[in-house]
Amino acid sequence: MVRPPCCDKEGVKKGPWTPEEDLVLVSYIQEHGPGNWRAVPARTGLMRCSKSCRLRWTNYLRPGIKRGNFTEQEEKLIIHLQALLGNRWAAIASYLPERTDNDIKNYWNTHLKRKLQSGGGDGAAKPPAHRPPSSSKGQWERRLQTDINLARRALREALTPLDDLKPTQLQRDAAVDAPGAGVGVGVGVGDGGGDSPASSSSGASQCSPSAPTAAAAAGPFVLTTENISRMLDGWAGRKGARGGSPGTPGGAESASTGSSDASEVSYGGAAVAPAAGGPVVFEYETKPAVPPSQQMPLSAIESWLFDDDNHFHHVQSASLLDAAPMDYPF
DNA sequence: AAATCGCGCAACCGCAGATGT
DNA sequence: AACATCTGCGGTTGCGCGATT
Repeated sequence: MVRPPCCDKEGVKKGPWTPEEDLVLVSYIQEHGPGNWRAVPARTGLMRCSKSCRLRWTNYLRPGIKRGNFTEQEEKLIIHLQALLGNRWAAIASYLPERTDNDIKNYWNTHLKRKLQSGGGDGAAKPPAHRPPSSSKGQWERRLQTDINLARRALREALTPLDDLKPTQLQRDAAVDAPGAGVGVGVGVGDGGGDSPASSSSGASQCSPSAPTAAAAAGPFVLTTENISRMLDGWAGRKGARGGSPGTPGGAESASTGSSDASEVSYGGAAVAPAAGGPVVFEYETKPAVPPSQQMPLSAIESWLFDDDNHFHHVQSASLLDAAPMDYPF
């Protein structure tokens, strides 16, 4: 029953990733696509465990990630969603396409939790709709669907302290998420790597696993993780894969948040980014699994959530909660 | 100017679900 | 159907940096 650690101690590097490692990882994924993480360390020569590689990619290197500077809207959304979903960061992250669950989790723990505890009363810090201890994490969507009544009851309780919460919408969110929208969180790694389109040369080959280290060491530019991230941003952007998140404006500025030092770096657009005919399209990378049809509700949800003064106070939470359980238009 | 403290973030750990054999 | 492996998720920790004393 005891599962061996994903990576044995010996020979496995831990701690912060270096830009060189980042580039190696990026290069590999660029060629083969994400997935099959088990093979990544072996095939790249990285002295990292597969888990670490995956984490690094999903939380940091993946294109389309916005870092830092949470907007007020995002903040609100997180608070609301946390109140409904509890600490299901991945689920919450599915509503913030450019944010990672780790990022949201950190932001919650460092900013919002404290904020709510001190200022807004501690009610919100104790989410009402936490799943019961026995619940199975990966199936929260289904649970939300089947146990919607339970959630409604919990919400009713929660509404007392959280008077600015929009219950019905959140309920709908949950319902929307349930059918599977939220599953998209987990970077569609459905073994997407296997079918890598034999990415011939282009940019990717320039930074093949063997190259980057030397390049980074000798090149005139400074290699930073931000560069890599930004580079990927542009890359994915060119692919038209991002489509911008509906409710969260300004995706492009993402990696550039405050990191002016990185601007000196010029990848020349050629260093890595496969401007034309790039090898792997990361359409499924940027919080992908939410198809456009299902993203529609998102903007609606967000506008609904953020439009506090206009709508919410017109509705009595109790009556809303008493509405028919599953009559959601989604 | 130096030391201490607190905060924020990146990364790790372990569990559990999903998938493949 | 059972087992093994892989992947995803949430909680926690450790380090670096800035603020304060």
